[in-house]
Amino acid sequence: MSDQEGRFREYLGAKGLRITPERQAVLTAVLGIQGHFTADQLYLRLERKNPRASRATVYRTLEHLVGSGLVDKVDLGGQQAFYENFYGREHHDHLICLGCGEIIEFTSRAIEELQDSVCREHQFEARSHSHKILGHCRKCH
Amino acid sequence: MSDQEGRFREYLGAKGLRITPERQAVLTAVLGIQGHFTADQLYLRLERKNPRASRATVYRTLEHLVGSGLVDKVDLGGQQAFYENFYGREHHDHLICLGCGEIIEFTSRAIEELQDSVCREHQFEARSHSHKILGHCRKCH
DNA sequence: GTTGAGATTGAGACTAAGTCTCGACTACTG
DNA sequence: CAGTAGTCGAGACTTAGTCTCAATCTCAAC
Ligand SMILES: [Mn+2]
Ligand SMILES: [Mn+2]
Ligand SMILES: [Zn+2]
Ligand SMILES: [Zn+2]
Repeated sequence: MSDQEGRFREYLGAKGLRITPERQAVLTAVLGIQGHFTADQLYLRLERKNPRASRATVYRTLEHLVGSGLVDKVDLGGQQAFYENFYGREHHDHLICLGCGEIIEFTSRAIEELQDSVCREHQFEARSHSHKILGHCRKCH
Repeated sequence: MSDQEGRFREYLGAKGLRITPERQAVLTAVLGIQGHFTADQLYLRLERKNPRASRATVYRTLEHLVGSGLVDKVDLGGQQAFYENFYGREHHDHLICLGCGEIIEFTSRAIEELQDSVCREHQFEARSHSHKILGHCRKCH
């Protein structure tokens, strides 16, 4: 049992939720994906596996995975929500190429600190943030 | 004729688009709104006026207003797009209260500069960005 | 092991926001 | 003032996700 599986079970247990084959299948599928993915891409992967999971279950399970901290839901614009494996990773933001769709991750301690001070100035208690920069990547100039 | 109206007419003219009563009605309604609004709120205002404008026309005209720089489309999360009057204003980002929905605007030259340097590092040509911070405002702690 | 309360599931109906279609209409140019 | 695009509105359609509910399953307590 992977660390992730342990963490997920713990999370479910603590909330009186059950460990089901569908939830395990979703977790396994998520762990096998690299990079950013949509709920639908995840569903498509699971569709032909056994055990499978319905679209409804995929959405429901993703919420639990986000709740347990294993997955991060990220707003990359467009109409669909994106998700990414978050286990062992740390917060970052994104550059999104309008040409080829490439997603580049960035972290900036300095920006995060300035954010904090903006919040302090406004006596605002930040819970989360989303910072994305749209433009063209090196290859797409 | 206001500056805004002049600017809009100029924009339309330059693109071979027509100045119609519906488009004028939308512009007038937009100018009468303060703060951030949704397409639907705008449509509701116009519904009972004369001339009115259909939902389709409201959406279509908003695009032209954004194109002309009179209106800014801002991503505040949630499912609907928000817009705001942008004439004579400058770029800013938003703090969004999860409690009461209040929207606080902020500007940070320092953050914008750090953004630029992040882009430079990745040889990324920024076109636009969206930076929002979710949390609780002073009144909602 | 059996059992029952309560959690979970999948199919498909539903919602919400916005886009698209197309026949009727209208602004502008010459 | 006529012809040609551009524009309009009604409503069908799309997309992403949520909700409903009857059937099924999990798990802790016997
Ligand atoms: Mn990422
Ligand atoms: Mn604003
Ligand atoms: Zn690119
Ligand atoms: Zn508040």
